[in-house]
Amino acid sequence: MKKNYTIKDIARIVGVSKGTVDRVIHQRGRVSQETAEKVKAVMAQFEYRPNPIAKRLKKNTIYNISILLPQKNSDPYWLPCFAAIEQVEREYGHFGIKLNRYYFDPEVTASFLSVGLEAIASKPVAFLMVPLFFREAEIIAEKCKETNIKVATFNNYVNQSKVDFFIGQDLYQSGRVAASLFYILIKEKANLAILHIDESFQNASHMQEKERGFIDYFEINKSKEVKIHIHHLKKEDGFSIEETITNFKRKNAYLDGIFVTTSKAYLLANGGRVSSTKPILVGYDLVEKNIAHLKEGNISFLIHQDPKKQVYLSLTSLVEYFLFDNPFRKQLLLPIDIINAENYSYYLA
Amino acid sequence: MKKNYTIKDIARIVGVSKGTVDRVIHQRGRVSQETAEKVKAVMAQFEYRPNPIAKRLKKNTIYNISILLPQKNSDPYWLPCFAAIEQVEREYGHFGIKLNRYYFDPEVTASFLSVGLEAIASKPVAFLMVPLFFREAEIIAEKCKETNIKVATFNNYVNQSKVDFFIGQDLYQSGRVAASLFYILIKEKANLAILHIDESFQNASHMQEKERGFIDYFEINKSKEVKIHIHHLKKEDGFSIEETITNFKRKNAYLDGIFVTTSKAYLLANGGRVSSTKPILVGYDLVEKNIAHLKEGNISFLIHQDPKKQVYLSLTSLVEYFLFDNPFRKQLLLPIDIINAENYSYYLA
DNA sequence: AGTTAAAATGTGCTCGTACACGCAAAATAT
DNA sequence: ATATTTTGCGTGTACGAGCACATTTTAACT
Repeated sequence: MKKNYTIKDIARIVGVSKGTVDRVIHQRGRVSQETAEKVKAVMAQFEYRPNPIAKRLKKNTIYNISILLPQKNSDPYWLPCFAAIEQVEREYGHFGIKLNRYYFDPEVTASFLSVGLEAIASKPVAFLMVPLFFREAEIIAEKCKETNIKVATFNNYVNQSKVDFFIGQDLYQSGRVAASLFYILIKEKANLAILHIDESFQNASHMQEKERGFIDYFEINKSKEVKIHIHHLKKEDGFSIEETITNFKRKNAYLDGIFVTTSKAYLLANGGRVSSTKPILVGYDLVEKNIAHLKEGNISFLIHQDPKKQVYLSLTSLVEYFLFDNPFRKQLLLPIDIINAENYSYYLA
Repeated sequence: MKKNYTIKDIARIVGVSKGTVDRVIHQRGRVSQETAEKVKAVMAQFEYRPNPIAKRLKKNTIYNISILLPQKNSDPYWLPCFAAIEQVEREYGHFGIKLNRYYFDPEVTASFLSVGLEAIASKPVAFLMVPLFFREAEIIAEKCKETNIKVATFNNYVNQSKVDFFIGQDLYQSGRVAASLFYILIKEKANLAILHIDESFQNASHMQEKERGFIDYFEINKSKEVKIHIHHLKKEDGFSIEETITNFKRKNAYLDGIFVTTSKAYLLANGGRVSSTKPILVGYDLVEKNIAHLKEGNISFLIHQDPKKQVYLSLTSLVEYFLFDNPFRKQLLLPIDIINAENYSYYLA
């Protein structure tokens, strides 16, 4: 039954005015050493914590946070991010949190840089981005450091020293999770492929980490005989991505399983069950087309990277820091959710 | 760039005093029909939303919430709940949220009822419980209804009409998830057991739902030949639970896999790898002993019921309702998290 | 000693809302 | 007609913190 002590309480107990207590709290000087000590002692004794409600009401400032995201008509993987932004706006709008959205074209590196610079030109208190282009992201991050803007990143890893906050998955470990699933899905002997598909190979390191984890798992668990083949696939000139995939499937018909390291597993599931020898598929992300194939049984498992949660948590971490001085951890690694046809629905929206 | 309009703004625009606007908002009467209409119109036009911060500061009321939980030295499954309570206290303490803990002995039905009644005797605004004993839980819930106390439940399902809020998992579906995992773990033919272990069988329906889901899955997916055996295990007089388990294992050595519907899977994993024919184990809950066996490979998968999240979300739903009038959904079904040796660590605390 | 600057402390308003109170005009009663 | 109640509205204070400004106390000079 402990009361929340106020500045007035502390002042009364020490025998000074609240102005003096306030000066001690904010270290604004003009207080004798002696009384400062007394005030501090009493504050400590009664565990004084300033009332964040009153604080907020008084300092009626607006906190602008800029967010740099891929434009809406690009990869549907990013769609849940927008819902997260709206949720934070709803929850914290009355606390003076203003979120400003900026969109870049993921196909055009230069747009990432230019829109990113535009986003921080208005001098927000914080800047959140998905650093698809790590070189450009670092340039923006450095500009933020100069102007004292907190930098948060999600989904893609960049050099920790450049940013204040990162949230995402441990990609190496997610590769291992995928491998552990294949391990129970395959027979005693199997040919497996790691398949990196992306229209543009921005995030090479992103895929490499997953690859490393996947290979390591089978290095350690040797009781099944597995051969791992690594393939990079990209839209070829004169062919659609679908044609490229069909071509790949024909050339590699001997594969028992394919680990698709991007959200494009549905491309391999398309065309469906050619025969009972169709390869086992494990991929990433709960995008609509993947879900459809998961339900059909064409994809065995998906790993959920939860972009919505990533955006929600990065924004709330920043917000709580500015509003309530809650320190945030420099790095947050989200769970590696294993999704199949029986549990996917609980992870949507 | 829309401003947040205040009562004062509205008053100025209408040409009345803030007192009048306030009376309209709270429907306290003493306002002429005519001006009331005008005020309402202007509020609607400028989308007036009362500032929850100021509101909270003024109405300095304390919201007492009572929580009924199993006492700490019982099943370790409940341990994460306490952390959730502390977190909510930290986050909402300054908003006047006070959480009062009450503990019952899960071995003694009567203690549930008596401590529960004690918990609501102090007339809290809300009451959260884990309704292990559904009959007694309904009695308490009815008492709450009479005295206008909001009733929230988690983990165990009770009649929806009796309570205001429920959070937990869809148990039928979680049985199906377990079955879908066995499906890929077993060979073409297999003998599987559903094993209900509990020192006391309070939550019979809890287990039945899981059983039903498990069986249904194999009814639908018939491409593997599975025989399902159902067993109830309970501490027998004169024997320790461990001895009972050993006895069960010896008598049922032919089993290829065992689905343990409670958090006691570790009991079957104990004694470890008797031979290469040891049964495949899938169980529930990330309690310490289960995790240890998961790492060792004695348990293949665990389904995470996330008691911490259950408590956290039920409390925050109530809190946001009282503080900010946020309506809560009557029922919230949490994801059925699939956990193995490679991803468990991200789900712990 | 008196004057003045500097240091230490107190006072009072503000943020937006809730609510008690006050006071005039209108409606009713005597 | 005057007294009294009712209706409709305005005023003012409080919640706790922050900050500008006022006031007192102490120190430092002539």
